[in-house]
Amino acid sequence: MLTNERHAYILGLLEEKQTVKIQELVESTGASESTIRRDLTDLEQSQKLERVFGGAILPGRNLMEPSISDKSTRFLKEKIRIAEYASSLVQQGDSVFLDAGTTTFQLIPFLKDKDLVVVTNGLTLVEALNEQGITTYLTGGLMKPRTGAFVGSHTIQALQNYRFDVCFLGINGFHPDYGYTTPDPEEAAVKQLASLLARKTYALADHSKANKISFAKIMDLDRATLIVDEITKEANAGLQKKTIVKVVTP
Amino acid sequence: MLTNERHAYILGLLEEKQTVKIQELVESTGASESTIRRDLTDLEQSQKLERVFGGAILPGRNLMEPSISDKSTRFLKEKIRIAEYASSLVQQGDSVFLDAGTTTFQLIPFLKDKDLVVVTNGLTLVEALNEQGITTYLTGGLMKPRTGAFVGSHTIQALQNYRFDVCFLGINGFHPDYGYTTPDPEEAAVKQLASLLARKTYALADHSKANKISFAKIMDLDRATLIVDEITKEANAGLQKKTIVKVVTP
DNA sequence: TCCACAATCAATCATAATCGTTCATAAGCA
DNA sequence: TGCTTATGAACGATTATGATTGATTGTGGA
Repeated sequence: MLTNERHAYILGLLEEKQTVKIQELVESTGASESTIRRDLTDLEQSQKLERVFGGAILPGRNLMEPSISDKSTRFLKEKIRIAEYASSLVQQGDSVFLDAGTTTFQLIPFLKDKDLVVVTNGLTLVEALNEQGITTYLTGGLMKPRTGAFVGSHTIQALQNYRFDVCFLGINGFHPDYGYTTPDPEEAAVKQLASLLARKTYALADHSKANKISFAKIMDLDRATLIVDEITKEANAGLQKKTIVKVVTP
Repeated sequence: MLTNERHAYILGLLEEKQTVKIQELVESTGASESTIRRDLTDLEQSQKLERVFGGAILPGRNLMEPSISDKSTRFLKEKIRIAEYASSLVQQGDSVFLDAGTTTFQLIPFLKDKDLVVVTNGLTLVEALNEQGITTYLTGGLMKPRTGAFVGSHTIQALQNYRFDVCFLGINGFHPDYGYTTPDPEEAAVKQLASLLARKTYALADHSKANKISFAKIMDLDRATLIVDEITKEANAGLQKKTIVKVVTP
């Protein structure tokens, strides 16, 4: 069996089953463990897969380590639901700002075939957007290791060259008195500016963010339309004058 | 069996089975191994197939896109060697520009603990740099899907805010008359500007780039110091007036 | 929690397969 | 005959492979 054949075989199996085990490959190809190991190393080098203990998985899936992958599974269904609704607010040909974050990330699959121009400050987002074939600009700037978000003066300056039809922000808390908040002032500044540059801004959050006050203020509630899955009565009461879209999670 | 017949036979078999092995061809045609080898070499020359170790495969729709995977493994040892040497040219505390590319990518492991500020326009590089804990700015801009490089006016403008002590460029060809070249004019523009912003520029290339002329010109040879592993005498003769550092691959 | 055991890993080495090159021979052609 | 081209064999060089080793990592029980 040729090296390329094995490589193709491994990738085929991987595509089909999402994961492959080394032992499984040794048996099915007849090659030695060492060879399979080398194959996996090579394929990882070329970004075709990602090695894990005992085998390999498709790449990119858990690229952004626990900091994000943990968060992204929490309320994942809700986030997808929110994202799906949010995507319906985008018109064909719009220019869109997508904030770095796990909720906005879920928007990407729904944006295909809308002929958009997307600007983002999220590293993981630009990769996913490219996979979908969407024209994407990354703001650039200083990268925050844990979240993969770009921030700082570079980012701020780069943003000012753009104007958006729609701006989607991920937020960490919303509160009737304190507005939208997020833990990092640097990221808050980026969100703030992006919103100013957009005709319409939407803040995306699941219900766990209700009445929560994170460290840095982004803006008042009435500066953006909140899209949230469900909120308690008390939270609702405080917010009732503001613009809210409630998405019911099925 | 005539040469043309064998050629046709090989291509037919290849079309049918996607891959052919040399031994297999030796047996089925009765020709010697040398002859089959020559056949494959000829057919590769005329782009009818692509040789791999032990046989040949169909060209183009190569399961492993050569765009990234092949390039990054081709001359890998040389690239690492070149990168190691290049890293010795960086001083503690320098500000560095790292061009997007596979050779510059190999530099990253050697830059640890040098307390640098690195600016890059390469997506894959920013990830690797972050893993090494190096302070990194990404230029941002429009992302080119195949290479992961950011280019365009956004990138150009973002770059202008920086000045570098050292600038490392990956190049696709160098030639005494035509200078440094690369296939993409957009990327050429970025390389060009980065070099202007740096006190010292180094062009990194393995010997396969010698005397090659890629599409877009970056600059003349004397505008950057060339770091290359080995070059033929003829290539060397044409270059001898310029600044070249030759790295011997062990 | 800690420890021990099993599985997996990276690194190394020797071997086998394959490669490019060279040279000599054979075949085709004027 | 003299010339070119195709072929096959032989060689050392390169590359892929498989087995081995000691280190690392995950797992399950005390």
